[in-house]
Amino acid sequence: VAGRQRVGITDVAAKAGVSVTTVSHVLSSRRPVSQATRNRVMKVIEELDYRPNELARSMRAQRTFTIALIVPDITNPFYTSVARGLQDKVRPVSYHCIVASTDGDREVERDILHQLLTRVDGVALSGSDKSPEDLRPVVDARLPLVLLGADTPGPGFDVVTNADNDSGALAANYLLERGHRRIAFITAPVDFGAPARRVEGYRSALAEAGLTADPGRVVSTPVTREGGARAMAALMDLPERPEAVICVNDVVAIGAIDAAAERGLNVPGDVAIMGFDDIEAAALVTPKLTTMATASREHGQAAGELILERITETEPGEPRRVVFPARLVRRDSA
Amino acid sequence: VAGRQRVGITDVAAKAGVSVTTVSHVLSSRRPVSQATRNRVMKVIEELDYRPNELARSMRAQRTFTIALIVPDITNPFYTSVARGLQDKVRPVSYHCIVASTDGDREVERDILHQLLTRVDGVALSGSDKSPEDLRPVVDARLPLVLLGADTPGPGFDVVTNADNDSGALAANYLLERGHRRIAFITAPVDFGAPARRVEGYRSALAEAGLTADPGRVVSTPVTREGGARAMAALMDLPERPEAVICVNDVVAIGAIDAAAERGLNVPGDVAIMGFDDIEAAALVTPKLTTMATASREHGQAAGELILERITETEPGEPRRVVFPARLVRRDSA
DNA sequence: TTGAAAGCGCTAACAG
DNA sequence: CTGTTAGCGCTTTCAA
Repeated sequence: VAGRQRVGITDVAAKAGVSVTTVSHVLSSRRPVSQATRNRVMKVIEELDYRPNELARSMRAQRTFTIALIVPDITNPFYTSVARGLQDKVRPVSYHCIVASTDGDREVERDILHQLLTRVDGVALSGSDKSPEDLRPVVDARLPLVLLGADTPGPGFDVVTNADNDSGALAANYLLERGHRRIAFITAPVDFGAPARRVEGYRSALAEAGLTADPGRVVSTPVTREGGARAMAALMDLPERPEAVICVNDVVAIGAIDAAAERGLNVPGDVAIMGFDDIEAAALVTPKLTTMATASREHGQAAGELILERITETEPGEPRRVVFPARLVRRDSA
Repeated sequence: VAGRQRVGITDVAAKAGVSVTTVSHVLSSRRPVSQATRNRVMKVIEELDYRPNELARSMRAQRTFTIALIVPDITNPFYTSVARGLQDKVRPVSYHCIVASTDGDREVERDILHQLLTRVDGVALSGSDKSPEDLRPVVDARLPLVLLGADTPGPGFDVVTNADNDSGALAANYLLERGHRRIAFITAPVDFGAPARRVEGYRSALAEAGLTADPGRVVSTPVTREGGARAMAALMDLPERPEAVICVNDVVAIGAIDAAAERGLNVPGDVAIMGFDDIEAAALVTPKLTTMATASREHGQAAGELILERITETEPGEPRRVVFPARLVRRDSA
């Protein structure tokens, strides 16, 4: 039963003594075929181990049954999880995913986009902020496009994003409810995007509770473990030591825990610490990190759903936006 | 400049007043074209923003410039890293990767394999042990195939794997060098595959050092944090408490650290702990984990290289095997 | 230096 | 119920 030459639909037709049309139709059931013929054809298909060439099919149908997911780095757990969600959504309808990492390089992204444009039915694009110019090729190709993490949809593309603002507020409220009043925030050194929205939410929650956020309690630092530790150290030196600190992400929060431990401060006894994202390590550190989980998998699913809808849509329709609220994962650090 | 209809090579030819043949050749440079004609064609291509349909190309060329990577779970950092390595290797030659997760489900794997067979030029397959039967479809299709993590290559497929045996020995030797004598091993409840080979290496290193491994010092447990903690607790209750313990992977090692901390044991002062894999969390726990890093990215690169070679190969050639030694990552836990 | 035309493997009018 | 045939968009002989 060793490898024969690639068998095509004509081989099957010939051996079964029917036309290729008939073979095609027993496969697709798009028109009736007599039971006898069908059986005969099926048998031959079996014998020849025939499998229709998907490429030819795609070419005919002008559909590739493939979706591109383009991310800065597939090694990043967040994107990985998005990929998983996307795949979960589209596999049941026999769609595949091409995944590509761009390293955040605009050139690479452009290249990949161009190469992929004619091989996919839809594109999920993630990462840094996109200019309309970056998007044009895929919009022009009338390919369904969804941006992950962008804030507003536009003509020719949808958006799935986090309710970062709400998440920041949720985190602050949780801490407020637990009796904390002096709540600090360690953020990233940028004043836009998710970090800014998280801080924004934190600020409004505090305001709503009648507390004015002491500006000295919002510090920014590189989003690394070391950065978190340094910022935390500074915060702990404040005359009025914060009772709780929210960190812009889990890695920073882990650094903050380091700094607390170094000073012999008990977490959460002396100071409560929270993060964002719920990375795998969040449950692995001591104390286990209380954090705002980003629905990364759901992001991917939503993207898949949007793309699938757009594919089957006849009329363009309004740009859409799906937003996920963060979910509090209560563990030990706050 | 809004979206026109899909422009094809015929549109370009018409507008430039040449034949499609000529357009094709200015694109491929596979035969001389007069400078004048070339310029004219290029200009039209520009104007129309023409991009050749890759699908049609693939169909003609019988090459898809796509490679499939099939893994149990793309969410697992190890596979993610493999994916990255694979992509790094094949992108420079304009190949793409289709990534698919199987959840370790044989049925799903079979399905995906079948669906992908006619859409890719090569397959990298990872995960549980494969029977020849599982492999047959792709071998029969004469598609380059490499198995990740399998031990021996066979007819029609190559293999890239870890020198697990050596890694086990390396870990044990490191501990031996640091003066430890009572060295335990927490392994997985299986007696084959990577875990078994790691234990094997550990055994031979001990033997070479003139120590017979006390069988009571090799315990098996579910490969979870909790499993690690339980096994560690048992080990710590031994009359002759081990001075060091090697864990079959980092998650288990983190559990072991938990157990040590719970008993007030200092790591590495009272007991040294090592893991395998060097997952991201390894550097995040306290104390930071000393571990044997698996060259996951290099695995992917090697797989890519093998597949690319096989694709351009005319003669089948011998099955190949590439092995990576693990690398000791010295941190604080041992 | 250039074109005409034959397919790659499949599906779907159109015709019996 | 079944078959003939025209493409999908491209590359590549073969011929001029």
